[in-house]
Amino acid sequence: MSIPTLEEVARTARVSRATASRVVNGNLTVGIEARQSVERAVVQLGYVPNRAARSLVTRRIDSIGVMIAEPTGRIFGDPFFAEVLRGISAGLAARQLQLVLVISQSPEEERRAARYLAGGHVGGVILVSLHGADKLPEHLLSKGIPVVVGGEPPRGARVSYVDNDNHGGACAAVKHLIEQGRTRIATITGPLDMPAGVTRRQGYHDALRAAGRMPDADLEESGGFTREGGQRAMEILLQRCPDIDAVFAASDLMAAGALSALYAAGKKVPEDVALVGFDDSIIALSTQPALSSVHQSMEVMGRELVSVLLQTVDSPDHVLRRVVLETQLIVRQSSGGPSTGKS
Amino acid sequence: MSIPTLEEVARTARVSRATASRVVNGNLTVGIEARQSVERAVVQLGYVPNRAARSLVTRRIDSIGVMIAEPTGRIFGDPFFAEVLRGISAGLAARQLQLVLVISQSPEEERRAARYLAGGHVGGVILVSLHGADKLPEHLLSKGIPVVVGGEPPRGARVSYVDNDNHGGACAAVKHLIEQGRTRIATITGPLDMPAGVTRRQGYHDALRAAGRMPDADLEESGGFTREGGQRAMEILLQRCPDIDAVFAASDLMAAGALSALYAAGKKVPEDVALVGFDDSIIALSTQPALSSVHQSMEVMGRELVSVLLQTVDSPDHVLRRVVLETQLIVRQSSGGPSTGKS
DNA sequence: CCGTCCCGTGAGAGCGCTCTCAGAACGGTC
DNA sequence: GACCGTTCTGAGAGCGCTCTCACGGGACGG
Repeated sequence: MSIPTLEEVARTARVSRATASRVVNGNLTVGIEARQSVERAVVQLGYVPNRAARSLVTRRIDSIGVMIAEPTGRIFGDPFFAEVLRGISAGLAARQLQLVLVISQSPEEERRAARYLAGGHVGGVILVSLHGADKLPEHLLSKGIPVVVGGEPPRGARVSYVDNDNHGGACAAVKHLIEQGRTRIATITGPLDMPAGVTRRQGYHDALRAAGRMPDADLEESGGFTREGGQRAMEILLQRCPDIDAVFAASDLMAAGALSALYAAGKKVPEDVALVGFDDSIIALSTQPALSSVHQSMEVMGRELVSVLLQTVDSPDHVLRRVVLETQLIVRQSSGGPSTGKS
Repeated sequence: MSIPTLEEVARTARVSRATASRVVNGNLTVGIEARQSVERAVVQLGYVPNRAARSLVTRRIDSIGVMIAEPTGRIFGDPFFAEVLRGISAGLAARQLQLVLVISQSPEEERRAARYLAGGHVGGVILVSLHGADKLPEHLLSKGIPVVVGGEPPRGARVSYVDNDNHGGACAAVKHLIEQGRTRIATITGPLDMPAGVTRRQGYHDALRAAGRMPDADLEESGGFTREGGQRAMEILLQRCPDIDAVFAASDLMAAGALSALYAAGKKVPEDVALVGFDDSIIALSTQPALSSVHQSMEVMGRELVSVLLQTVDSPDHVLRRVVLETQLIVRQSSGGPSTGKS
């Protein structure tokens, strides 16, 4: 009355273990009679294949590692991750793969995680939220483990990735502010050691230039992708240029912080200052007024990550794959959109 | 030049496979000389034990399933999960266990996930966010798989769990509102088919009674734990009792929704209406004014879940374990606390 | 009617590891 | 010197599965 094995299934079905195995694995070269007999036995005994035994002999690993590195412990609050995770989960589930989640909250843990992932315990790795010059992807790749990165990897890293169109999204946001007639458009950037931070800032620049304006360093301040950072950055910007009439924040979290600072400074949003965020996370709807934001479907990114990773697994050629996902500007009250709700 | 096996380590170290295995597993009965020789070989070859082979023979499974059921697809946005997950991850990592994440977004997926978890592929299961009369825990338990639930399980379910002190937190929130001199205190409840919803409501009742007031059904409305629901509930409450001067919302998300409704109705927070939320999630800081809220450390809950699960794994006696985690009321502007920031 | 081919099946090896059991080596005791 | 206990080590079985290979038998062509 313990866990049934293939052997027992075979015995019950009066066939050999090999035939039972064929049926279980959907091999077509089995006679109809034997097949049905095995199928009956499987149901009767409640047989479930032992994955350890299977992967021992096939040398295939049916689990994918998902690593989220957040050395500072602050980023995870971002609903961002939850959504990516959901997309990844859906993508893997559809292919009967297991999702092994690894969260590293310190360099120490990151090292341990890296050792684990490199140890061949997973069939592939999805890396979310790389920062700086992280060389983990190269390391894994050199061990022959397929890797795909969510978000743009550090410059020069030869690794497949899926990213949102940060540049396009930022452009759209700034273009929108310009079209609203705003003339002093500031930006609160993300950390400039993160590609997403750099690229969104670049989009801000390019949109300004496209409109025949020159970027002004005084109108830029980093908010480190945190709420507090956003608030501080807004205070600094306001002090430096009290006549700012629009702000593009590179994340909703920072925009929320900026909103507090604007409020404290007695500025009305959107009347005095128009504000646009990025991510269109739940936060965008929690603020008052609701935040205009650049929407990106993190769930789609998750699915895409899985799809790209599995392509890499299947074709061991060292092709680099890049996927850029569209973003979409959602205009709400904070930049002059209509009020929501039944007000 | 493929992946090194124990066999090769043994050969390199000029010992038997058995001895090599003993060293790798920290068995003490190995001579100093043999031990060092093996250790050198391990480093030299970069040997990593094959987990499939190991768990095949030990019949032990070093991975723990974490299931998040959110059939409606809406709850996951709650930063809540991210934090629990982080705590679970930390707890498991400390014990060298793998975290296999399963997210089910539909009844269909939930069934599949249940089959997987019941299939003996994981050494134990942590269930987060049970709803209604979910009988998954019983099902798993009957298959001999240890289970622990995050949050209070449905009444009558015989399963170990870790929960926040929802009752105490709600009491504290309402007591605080009473102490602020508020007299018409309404509540926006969670879904009443979720224990957390019921218990928080009960805390609201009990705190009122403790102050010698009678609960009034007109002052209660369900917000379904969503933002929109909170907004709608607030509108209904306001219509029913325009003289409400305080609201206890059973989640921050609903509180944020309520805030919009209050704002739309021209009510000032906290002057006209004091508002307290629950969860103290990132949302509590994103609103204007910042939300008073009942703080609960979801990360601690995650760690505690792991700890309780492993106790259950180690002692197969069918002891039910319950852990209730303290909550703490954080007073901010929305209920009359001091303004934040350097304003 | 015999050889050939092919389809369905079974026997058996072996994946990498742990663990039991027995044996070797050594020192001490009577 | 025979015996015992102790400590360390090695041989080997076997975990549950997949997969190769060989074989039996029916179909078919010559």
